[in-house]
Amino acid sequence: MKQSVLKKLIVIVGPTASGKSDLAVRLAQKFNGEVVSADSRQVYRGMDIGSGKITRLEQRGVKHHLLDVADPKRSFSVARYQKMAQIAINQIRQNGKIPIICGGTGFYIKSVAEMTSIPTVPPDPILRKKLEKNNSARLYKMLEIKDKDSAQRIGHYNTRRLIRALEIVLKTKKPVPKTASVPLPYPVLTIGLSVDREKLSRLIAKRLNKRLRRGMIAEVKKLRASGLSWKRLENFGLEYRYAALFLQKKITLSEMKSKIQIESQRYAKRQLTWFRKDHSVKWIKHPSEANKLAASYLRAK
RNA sequence: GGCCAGGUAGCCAAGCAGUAAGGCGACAGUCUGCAAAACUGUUACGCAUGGGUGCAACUCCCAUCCUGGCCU
Repeated sequence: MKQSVLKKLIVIVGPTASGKSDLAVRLAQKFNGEVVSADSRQVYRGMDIGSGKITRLEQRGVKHHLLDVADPKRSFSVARYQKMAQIAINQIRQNGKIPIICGGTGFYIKSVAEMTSIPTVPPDPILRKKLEKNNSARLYKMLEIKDKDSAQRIGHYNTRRLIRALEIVLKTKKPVPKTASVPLPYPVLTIGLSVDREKLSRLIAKRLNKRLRRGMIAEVKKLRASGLSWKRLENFGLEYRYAALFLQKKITLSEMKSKIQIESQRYAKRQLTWFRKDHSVKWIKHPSEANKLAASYLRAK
């Protein structure tokens, strides 16, 4: 009981290209921490340049968890992320260090910083295949009969979510559980890096050129050669989606670049929508402001 | 200078007499095992400008301006 009060957790959020990784390393160095990545693409082995995975050199000796922990051929999910992250956090604490979660995947962060309770129904590919044969109107009706609240929450057209809800309802014979998440029993410091959109789009453009120089296209080619389908690559989105389309000659190089640029900006916007909802986030304009936030948070009982 | 085509939202674009499709982008948002994914909402009291004909014009007529093409 006493111990849980003293538990600390720092979370760093922000839109893509805002400089989160670098800030995480700096805080980790200064406050004896280790980084837990929260990025749904950087978990995959072989997806380095396109996902902006931090390099060994950039890690500057700070230990990073949850990078390269999954095979891109197989599906990964929040549920697995949640488990692995919790294990990593405990490990870090046992070593007497401060865990610093850093990443752009809001859903993943929420799963550990708010202990989202994920229904224990594992995905059933066969059931999903069957359900996919129905159009969204039909799926909606099917769900509405068994769980009206969920149907209304999800809406008429989001087939992916309708299918997951149906999966839960059909397996448990009950509606999707009501309570979604509970806050952790100790305070968490969440720092948000804010960058204005003009600057962000310049950073994204610059970063894309750098990635191309570093061999982003070759990386995607290699992933394809290792057995990933085009469809799978396209589903990863952004650099992987448009590089895959380019390699298939469905779009030109310049179309690829402008698509990645625009889609990244939209992605950043969606991330901000997600993070804005969390009113506990302490937004900062410059990374240097993080030091005193962290210092006073770590000092508090 | 002459002839032809065209000027509709930030961009592309349909409508061509009955009261402004669609796409892109932008903005706002949703989120309980694919989350860089999937999904939702909003975005032209006005159709280059000025006249005219009509019950009614972005739609027809005239003039002007602008853009593109062809000719001299």
